[in-house]
Amino acid sequence: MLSPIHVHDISFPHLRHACSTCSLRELCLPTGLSVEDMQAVEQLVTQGKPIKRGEALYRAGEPFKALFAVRVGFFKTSVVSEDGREQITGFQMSGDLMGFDAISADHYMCDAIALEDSEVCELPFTEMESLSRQIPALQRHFYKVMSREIVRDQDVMLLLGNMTADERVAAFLLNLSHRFAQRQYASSSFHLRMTREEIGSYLGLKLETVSRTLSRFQDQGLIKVQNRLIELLDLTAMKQLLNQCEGH
Amino acid sequence: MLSPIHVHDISFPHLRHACSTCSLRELCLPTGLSVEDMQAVEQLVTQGKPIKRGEALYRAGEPFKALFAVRVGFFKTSVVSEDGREQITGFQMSGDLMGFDAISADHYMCDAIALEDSEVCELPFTEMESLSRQIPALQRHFYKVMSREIVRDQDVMLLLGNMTADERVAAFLLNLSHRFAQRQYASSSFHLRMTREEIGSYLGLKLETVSRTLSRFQDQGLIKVQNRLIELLDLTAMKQLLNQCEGH
DNA sequence: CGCACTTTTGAACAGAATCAAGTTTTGTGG
DNA sequence: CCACAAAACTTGATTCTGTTCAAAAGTGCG
Repeated sequence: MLSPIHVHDISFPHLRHACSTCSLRELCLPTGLSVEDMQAVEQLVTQGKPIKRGEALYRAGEPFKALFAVRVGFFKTSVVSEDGREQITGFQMSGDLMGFDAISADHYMCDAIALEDSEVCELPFTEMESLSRQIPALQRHFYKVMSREIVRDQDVMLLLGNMTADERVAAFLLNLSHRFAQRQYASSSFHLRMTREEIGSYLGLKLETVSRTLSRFQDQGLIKVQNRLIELLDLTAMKQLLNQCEGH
Repeated sequence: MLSPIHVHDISFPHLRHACSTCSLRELCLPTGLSVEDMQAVEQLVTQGKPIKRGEALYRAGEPFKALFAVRVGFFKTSVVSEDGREQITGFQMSGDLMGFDAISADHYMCDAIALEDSEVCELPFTEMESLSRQIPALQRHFYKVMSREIVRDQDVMLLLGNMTADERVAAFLLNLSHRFAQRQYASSSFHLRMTREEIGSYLGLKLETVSRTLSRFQDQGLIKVQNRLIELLDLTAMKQLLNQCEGH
């Protein structure tokens, strides 16, 4: 399980002050809030709701009440088509916000499932929304985070529409690595929290293809695979594999 | 070229009043604004900027100033990877808003190219943003439109990750049909504004595959293809082809 | 500790890409 | 208005990447 970030907890805005050099801009609540503003935000946020591995934080169709910030743990979000095909639309780790898809139709449009025992903060949307009218920086922050999600989704479209299996898997590993680094976790050696099948669902590949690709990367000396433990041995070669398709 | 919508012009909020039954919720500015609020919005919106076919409304990397609403015409937005592969991320027609991807990094993240002579309204973002703090319905509207884009992007992921060529092309045609219907244009007989290659780029297919699939659909009596003119002959069979993957 | 789930690997297969040629359409300038 | 060149489209043959089917081995959770 991911242990809490030690430098500061990005879901606690009052601690945010302590770390102005933090690279988690996207993830944190906005910087530079006054003490009163931060208190106002904190009063709205429900802390520390635990979600057990395998449980749903929310499911498609449920009424929209709140956004969620992952405090500890790891989630997947997925859309399931009527005939049962699952498309995983993203993996969320500590500091990530979830639930923006629910604003449009006032109910969640995907399932959010914990891939390990996790803990989330609940951000009641209506209240945050009106608070954001009083705190411009907060409003701007939400716009930015949503915009960032749109950009990320478009990057995934590029991946799904144009890339080979090798490129997809390489992009996936590098993206994970980058996000672990942002959170000050080890970025060249980490545990995958998801199955090969879930990786495949996210990347538009079958689990066998994911497995084979990882094995081949290992044969080529790019990585070391030990079950779900991944070690990145040659970052440079890995990045070349991508032809630098959009930096992450 | 698309002629302007005759019932009301969705980009002119002051005309919005005239059509409370409009099905373009997503596209219009919010309903129920007071006359003063609407005037405030109108004062910010730059009307009638013409863009010639083939011209860029904006390009990736340019500084972010405004969102755009398509008044007349047809656009594509696309991401280009370093090695020149183009992924079209969407097609925009009258009433659609563009540019949300630019909020996150303060510059546009994709190219927006006119596929026919078009006309857009410019919505200066910073001004709209502060106005939206005074008009809750406007703020809510922007959140909703961005959320809608996130949902749409996730639907495209499902398409790119899980669907066969046939399903993709069927989904594409049905989606276009639906959007034309929303705009009170003919929905079972319409002109494609984009090339087979552009359709392919959007759907993650090669242009030959798109062409072949359309030809086969025609042989099967599902559609009639005459160059870029498409006639949908059997909506029901078409929808069955999709196994109802998320309604549109 | 055992059973279910996950992963790996092999062999055959299929769907879409690629390569290639020919045709049609479109847009432009004389 | 027509001629011409460029762009777009169709169709066929072949290739290849990733899927499917299958079986065995490994892992971990209860």
